[in-house]
Amino acid sequence: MTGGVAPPGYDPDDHPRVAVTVDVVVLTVRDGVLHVVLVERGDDPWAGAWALPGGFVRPDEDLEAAAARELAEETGVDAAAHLEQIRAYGDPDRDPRMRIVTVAFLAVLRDVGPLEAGTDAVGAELVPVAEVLGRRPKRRLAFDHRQILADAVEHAGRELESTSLAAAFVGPTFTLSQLRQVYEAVWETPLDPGNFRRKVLANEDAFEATDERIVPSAEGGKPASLYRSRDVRQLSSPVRRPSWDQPSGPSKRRRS
Amino acid sequence: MTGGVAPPGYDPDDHPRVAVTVDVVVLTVRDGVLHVVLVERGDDPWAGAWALPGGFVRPDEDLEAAAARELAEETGVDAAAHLEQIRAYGDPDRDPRMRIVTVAFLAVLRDVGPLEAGTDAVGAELVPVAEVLGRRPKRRLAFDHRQILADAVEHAGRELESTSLAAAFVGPTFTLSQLRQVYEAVWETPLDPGNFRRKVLANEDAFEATDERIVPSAEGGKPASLYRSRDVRQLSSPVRRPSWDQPSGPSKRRRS
DNA sequence: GAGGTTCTTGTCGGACTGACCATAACCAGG
DNA sequence: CCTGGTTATGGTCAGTCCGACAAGAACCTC
Repeated sequence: MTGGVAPPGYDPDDHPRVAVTVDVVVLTVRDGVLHVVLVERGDDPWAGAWALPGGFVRPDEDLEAAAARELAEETGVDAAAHLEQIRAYGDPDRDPRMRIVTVAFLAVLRDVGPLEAGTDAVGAELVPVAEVLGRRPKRRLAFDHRQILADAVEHAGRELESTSLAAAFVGPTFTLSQLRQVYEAVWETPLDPGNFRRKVLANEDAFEATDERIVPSAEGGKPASLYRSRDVRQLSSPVRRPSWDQPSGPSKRRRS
Repeated sequence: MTGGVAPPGYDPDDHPRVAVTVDVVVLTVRDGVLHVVLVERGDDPWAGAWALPGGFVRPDEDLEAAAARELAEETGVDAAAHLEQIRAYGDPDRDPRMRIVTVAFLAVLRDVGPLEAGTDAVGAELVPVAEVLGRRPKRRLAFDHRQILADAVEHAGRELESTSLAAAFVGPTFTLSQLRQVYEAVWETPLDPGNFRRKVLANEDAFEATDERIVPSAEGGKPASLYRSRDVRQLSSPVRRPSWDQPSGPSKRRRS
């Protein structure tokens, strides 16, 4: 890399025109539904369309820093921590203007108030992911942002299994029901409350019980205990998603 | 991305000087040991040091195509298929010459003959991964290539669990012992032959038995059956790596 | 044929899982 | 206060998966 070995006569200062940008997929769970932060584009290609917040990387700026900066500029959201790279997208035709390679990041937030449309964007909005990724999308995103979003959600889903990422979706303290709603929203599948509790509490090193409880909502119910996530990120005992049956059936192994 | 919304007065044709390169981690298993293809650098930064094959992306070239081309140019290896992106690396200081963002790819090959040092590289060599990643590295790679290699191996290790990637390390037909050696080399842990067989053969849709057998080596042993991998890549029944005990001990769940 | 090696098939007990139930602790309404 | 509804929590139970291990099969060399 990094040039590897440059072909003879190849001057790095006059390399091919390739621009690098970052895009950020900000996910949050509101009312049990997975949402993503989108901005409305003001400029030429795809003007008026919705897109992921993002922008050009500055010369002396780390990719992650660029993602944090662009996110803040366009949406007012501060996710400087918890930014995680997904992958790069570099199809030569993904932007009509010029060759642009973008590096996608994932950020996870707990649900917050209304978004401030940033300086650069016409508007910023919290949109249900299903409106974009559903089989009948209500919104078409600019460029290849639909694919990026899909990859990000998939990435988050996998991380829920082996890390305490779910805690980033909720407040500093949370009930197991709230945590379960996160898993259900991202995985798009209902989970058994009892079994979920069993698996989550199996990692005592990652989650810690407080002695507080919430007050039940108007519908009543037993007050739930509040938990706190400790600094351990890796789960010692993974919370696996249900079999997620492959298209080709259960595929038992040899008959018994 | 992709510009998201460009700041006012920002001309995309005069964006910050950021170059994009690709680097390829080619892994193979030889004699039960994981190897990686390295090239000896001829040019200025890190001249004489070993590095991953790679180079600049051309203006109208897909990232993956660039990776395949650079790999072929520098090592003669053809891995156009099976190239898989790992992630991007963009630390502003990773290359002293200028700002370079690189996208790393993983390629997996079955062990092959000697490498032809390509046109651009001084030399190409197949090196045991342990010589680079071990706690007492015999070789220091250029730039951040050690980190890239580490991430690639980690990535491959995870993929072994849920995909038939292991088949790419071996020939078109293979014995289960050969396949097991791949897992053992990448995971750096021995596996029980019987249990391994049980798990692999659980996915009848991904692996298929032929009616052929190999001739035993000089050490003797019962002739092993040859298997073939079908076109299914995703394993319906994952081959999980042994507990991989977290530093913090077994962490049983609640006492029974 | 003896001894060694690898492949292949089974077995067994423990751990884990999903489905399900029972109880506890709260609500609102009569 | 009592009843029915709701959520939380804990437990059971049978089936499945897994690691450890044993045993036999099929080949080698000496």
